[in-house]
Amino acid sequence: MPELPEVEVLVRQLAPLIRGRKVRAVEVRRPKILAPTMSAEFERAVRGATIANLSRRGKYLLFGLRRARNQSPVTLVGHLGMTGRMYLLPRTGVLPKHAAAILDLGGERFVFEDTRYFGRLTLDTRAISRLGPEPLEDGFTTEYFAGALKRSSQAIKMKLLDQSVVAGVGNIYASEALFRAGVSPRTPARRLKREQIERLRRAIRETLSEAIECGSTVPLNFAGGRDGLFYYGSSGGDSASYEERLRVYDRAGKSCLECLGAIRRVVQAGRSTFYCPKCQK
DNA sequence: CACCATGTTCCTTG
DNA sequence: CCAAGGAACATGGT
Repeated sequence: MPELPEVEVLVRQLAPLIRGRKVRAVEVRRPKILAPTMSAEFERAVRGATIANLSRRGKYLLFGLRRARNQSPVTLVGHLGMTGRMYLLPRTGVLPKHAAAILDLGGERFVFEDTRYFGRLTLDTRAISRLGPEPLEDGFTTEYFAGALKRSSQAIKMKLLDQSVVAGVGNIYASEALFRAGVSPRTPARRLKREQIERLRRAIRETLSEAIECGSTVPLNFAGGRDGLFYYGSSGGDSASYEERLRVYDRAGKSCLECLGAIRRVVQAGRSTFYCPKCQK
C-alpha cells in the first residue's frame, strides 16, 4: 500500500489513536526490518517511551517518541515497503502470519505486518535526509523541478520515482501523473519544455491530492471484516474504487478514456509503465 | 514452472 | 565523484 497518499491517509487515521500512548513492551519477530538498528538498541529506545506524535515525510512515517525525563527524544522511521501495513489490533486479536514487529500499547497492540519484509521500522534517519521536497508543499516549485531535471538524460518516469527529486511518488502515481500532464514517460528529462514541466508539476499535485481525498488507493480491505481491527479507506461503498480511479495504471490493452486508443505497457528499469501513446507526447 | 507485484539499496560499469 | 542500469531482498498471486 505504499505511495504518498496511502501513507498520508494511514498517518491521519493512526495519529489520534496512538498519540500519547505508552509502549509497554516490544516484540520484534523479524529483526531485518529494524536494519541497520539492532534489536537490543531498538528495544532499549522504544520500550517505555510515549508516542508523542506521528507524521509523514515522502513515503516514510515518523514516530516522535518521548522518553524518560533524562533521556532525549527519538524518532522512529517507518516505511511500508511494498506490502507493509500498520494498524492497531485488539488485545484479543490474532497476530498475522507476517507480523514483523509489535508494540504493546496496553489496550491494543500496534502491529507492523509486512509479507515481503521490504519495509522498515528503524532508528536510522539517514534516508529522510536524502529526500527531495514534499510535492504538496511550497518547496516543490517549477523552478526547483526544472533545475532537478535539466541535466539528466534519464526518462522522466524514472526521475519521478527518484525520491531525491520529489518525495513520495511511486510506480502507480508516476504513470497517472504523466498521463494527466500529457507527457510521454520515455521523454529524457532534459528534453522537457518549460510548459511540460509546469503541467507535470501540477499533475503530480492534483493526482496525489485527489488520491488522498479519496481516502485510500490500494485495496486495503483487511479481508474479512475485522472485529475492531483498524482499517482505512472505504470497504466498498459509494466512492469510486481504486481501480476505477486509475486512468492508465494496469490498463494495458484497454482503451484510453480520452482518445479510445489502446493503453500501452512498457518496461523501464525493470518496472512497468502504462501510458497512452497518442495522448502523451 | 513462469512471470508479475505499491520500493529501496547496493554493486558495477562507464 | 557522478549518472545510470541491473540485481538483490522475500513472499504470494495468477
